[in-house]
Amino acid sequence: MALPRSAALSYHQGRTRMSLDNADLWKSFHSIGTEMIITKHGRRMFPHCSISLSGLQPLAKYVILVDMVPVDGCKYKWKKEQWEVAGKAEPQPPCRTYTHPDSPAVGSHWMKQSLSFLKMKLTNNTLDQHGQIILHSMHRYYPRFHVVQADSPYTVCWGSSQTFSFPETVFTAVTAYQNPKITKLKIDHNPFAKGFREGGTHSHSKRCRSSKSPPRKRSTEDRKNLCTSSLDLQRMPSTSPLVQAETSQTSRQRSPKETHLSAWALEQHAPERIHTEPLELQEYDYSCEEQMVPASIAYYPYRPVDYSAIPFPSRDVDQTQTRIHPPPHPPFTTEQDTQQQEQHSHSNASDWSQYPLFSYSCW
DNA sequence: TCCTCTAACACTTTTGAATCGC
DNA sequence: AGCGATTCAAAAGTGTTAGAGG
Repeated sequence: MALPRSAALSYHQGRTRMSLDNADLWKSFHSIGTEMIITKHGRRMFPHCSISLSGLQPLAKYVILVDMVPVDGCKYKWKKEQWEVAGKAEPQPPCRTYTHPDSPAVGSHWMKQSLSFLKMKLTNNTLDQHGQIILHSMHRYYPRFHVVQADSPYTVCWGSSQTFSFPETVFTAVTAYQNPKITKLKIDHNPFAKGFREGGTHSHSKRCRSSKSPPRKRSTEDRKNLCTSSLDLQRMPSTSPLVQAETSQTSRQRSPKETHLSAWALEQHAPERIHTEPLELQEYDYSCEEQMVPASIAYYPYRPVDYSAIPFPSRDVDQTQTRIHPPPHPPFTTEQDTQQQEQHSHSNASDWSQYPLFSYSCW
């Protein structure tokens, strides 16, 4: 199968750099144990993802995407003011990506200002029709950013993509905040929460909780359709029989024994590092192979981690449940290493083309 | 009984249409 | 007429918490 022309040309572009703009805020939350509210109708993240890019080709077009990756194969519960493992993770919901609203745009556009993913929403509704990112409550995830050279979201050249993630962005998806420290931190930093800080303490005394009361507001859907280009990866057909074959092969290469090393644990060793991922190491329990995001061919050896330094989950938990596995991505190492890893993170077009790009964004 | 999820609440911020002035 | 600035109402978003449900 002939590679897309742009794929071949862009294979050697390995200079892309990505940084997390609000890293300090993320670290503040991360030090406590970040929690993200997920709701049936979708909830924005706070802190939200904001990144800066450099090293792109100024005139080449790129699509920037985000997806959410499970940190491990565990479900958690909040008990006695700390997180504990509560068993095996639920089967992964349909994998969705969020495309930055400016996509596609030329490299110079992406590099001139930071990119905000403020409007990305998280939901626990597996039947969601709005293309929001579907997560399981009480599971841990981290956002993963993809920089893909493409003229449009529908002509993506996966071969020229790079993937980034940040250890401090690991969070636990919850339907209600568990850790009061997180609540306090969010109220301090999130302007929308001011109403509760100043008047919330007495608000509940006035509330009428009758289910017969009319809805306070019209739904978002009634007003306008913010989200466009919204489809599940799950629904998309593979691009060719060859691609399907490659998909099967890719799935076989992943050992079911492999699970993720907590990104939290990784941070204990190199918390400041940006990195690209050897996606091949990752093993998600997706029910459909086509849902998986592209994997690269790079391999990074397991690196020991001081597990005792991990604040999460509770150390009271049965160690057989909290066993740490080889990392899903390379350890956060030096800048030179990162450069090298970026080179390796390029996969060939056939690796990527099996994953049609359908995402959602709020234009 | 415990745990998780949902929905209503009060308030602030954001958005976009309407209006005004140059 | 066209454009930019301003105003204002409605929508969107926030965390809290009682109650429902498993």
